[in-house]
Amino acid sequence: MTIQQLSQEIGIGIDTLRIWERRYGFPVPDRDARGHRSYSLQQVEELRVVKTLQSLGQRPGKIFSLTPAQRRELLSELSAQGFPQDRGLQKLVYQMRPGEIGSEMSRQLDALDLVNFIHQYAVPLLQLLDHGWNSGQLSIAREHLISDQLEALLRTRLSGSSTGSDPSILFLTLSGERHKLGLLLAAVLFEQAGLPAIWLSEELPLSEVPALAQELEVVAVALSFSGHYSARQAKQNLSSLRKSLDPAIKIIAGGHAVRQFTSLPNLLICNDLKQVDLLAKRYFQPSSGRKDKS
Amino acid sequence: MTIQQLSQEIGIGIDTLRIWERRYGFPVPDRDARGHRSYSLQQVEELRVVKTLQSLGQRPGKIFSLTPAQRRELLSELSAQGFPQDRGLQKLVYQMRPGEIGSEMSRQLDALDLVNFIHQYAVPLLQLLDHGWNSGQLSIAREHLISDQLEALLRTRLSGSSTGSDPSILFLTLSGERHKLGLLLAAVLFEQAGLPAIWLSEELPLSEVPALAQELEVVAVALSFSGHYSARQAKQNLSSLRKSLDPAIKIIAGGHAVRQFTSLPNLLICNDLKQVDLLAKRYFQPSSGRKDKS
DNA sequence: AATACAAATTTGTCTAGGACAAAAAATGAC
DNA sequence: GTCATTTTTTGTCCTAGACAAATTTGTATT
Repeated sequence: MTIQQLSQEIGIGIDTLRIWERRYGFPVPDRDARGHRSYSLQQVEELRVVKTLQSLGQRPGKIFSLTPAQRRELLSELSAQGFPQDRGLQKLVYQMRPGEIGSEMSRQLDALDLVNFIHQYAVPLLQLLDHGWNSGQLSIAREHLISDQLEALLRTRLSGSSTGSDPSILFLTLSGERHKLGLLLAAVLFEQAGLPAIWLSEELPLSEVPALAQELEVVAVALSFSGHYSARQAKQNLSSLRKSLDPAIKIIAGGHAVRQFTSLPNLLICNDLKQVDLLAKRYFQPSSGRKDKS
Repeated sequence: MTIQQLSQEIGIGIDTLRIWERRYGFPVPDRDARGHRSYSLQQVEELRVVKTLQSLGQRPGKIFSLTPAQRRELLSELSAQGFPQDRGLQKLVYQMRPGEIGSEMSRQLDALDLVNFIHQYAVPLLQLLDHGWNSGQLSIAREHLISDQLEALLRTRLSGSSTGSDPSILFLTLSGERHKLGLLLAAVLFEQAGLPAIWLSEELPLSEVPALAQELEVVAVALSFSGHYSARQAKQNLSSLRKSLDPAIKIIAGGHAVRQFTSLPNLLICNDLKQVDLLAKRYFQPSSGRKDKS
């Protein structure tokens, strides 16, 4: 596997991979005839552990002072902490056949109303997926399979067409951000709080956002920056956006990469989906607090 | 705008941007206090033109021998060639309000059957979007808005759950590939030709594909590599995949980046959606040629 | 002991310029 | 014209050094 393939595969920059090798002596790949790096499958696995530990808050200096075995141990320690133990969810995530997953979710959604489904079912499910991914018990493929089903289900519950009368919020992710699900949950909640959501599922270049927001006449743009995004890049992008976007349009940002972010004008940080209702009420004076059940 | 932001924004590698500057003298960015490159908005626009010309088959040597104005001229020449002139589509793409787009599509889908909708409506629409993007008449944002609606609509028409009895095909894109729509059309067509599709909308790392294909017991994996993907990377990834995937599982590849690709064992190249029916019949002996209308 | 500030360390991304294979174009032979 | 061979073009990789931003450690003050 070339350095570029590896970089895409696990989401670590090429420069970073090279300097880790120089500084910490890991990963040291084989070289092909030309002297180019060639990584083994084992190294890919070990790097995935490293990446996960890092996104859990561990620093490289510490991570690389451990042996691979110790790293895995630390990982299971860290990810053993509180996560939902719900039997039904466990079964859905780890055992259910792919074909059944979607219908099980629909069943749950029918049983609860939309807002409760999000808080009581979708959020715990996301946490469980996150935990499964962190601890390595859940393959990325299966994680995608499940989150995909949830995405498909929730997208059908978004109005899809702004009525034009109410002020709406534009939800999108920037190029490079692959995790959309948390944002989608937020979009549904905002909509249920009376603020129609315009959902853009494809990643958009930063420079396109201002014009689009203008054209759609939204009152806010909501973005999510997951743990994969480095905090540095999130910061750069948010302040670039703040500069280029109409100052009257609010920016709502969420996700692990913006946990403690120095504030910008008209920027709201939303790290907990339970805040959505409060935010909606405080900052957007909703025309009506309607909660239409599906 | 930093070199990294620019690279993500337009999809050209950092190394490539630097060597263009060295070789062709463009783009020459300003430098900040540290000596780091800082690109202007005008340069971003000009680079978008360059990128588009390149994906239209022009080579850098030629592109950079032109002035920016000449480049724009060449672009309109090249993209003036045959594209659908359908009035209704033109209106949908360029004038319709975002809220109406989705319902107009649904109306068309109800009027035609699914297969005809794809061939007579969706494909021309995609071509028009492509043309609009190439010629710069259509903003990326609006393009995404429209293709997003189409995606949402078509996803509801996929079975979503494999029955388990018929052999199914797994459709996915690899990390870094942003264009899914063409592949989605193919998935719908394969399904209508009697081969259930399993659709994964999130981009998946290459190394995860073999295990997933095994678990889902599919007879083939279908991937798409759009013009954004360099032909080189598509090639590398396809042959990596061929090595790691069960040799009995076919690979179906499509998209501009695999136009003339030297063949690999059990690899089918599909560059025209009209071939789908033929491919399905020739290689997969469908259990039934059913065409259930929605 | 807690808080605030300064110094040291860690970390990721940038810089430069060189090398080389794969792809494309140009050349020559038939 | 077509095919095979050379030449040019082009993108990605290489090394090794620099430096700011973030974080930790150390010190002084309340």
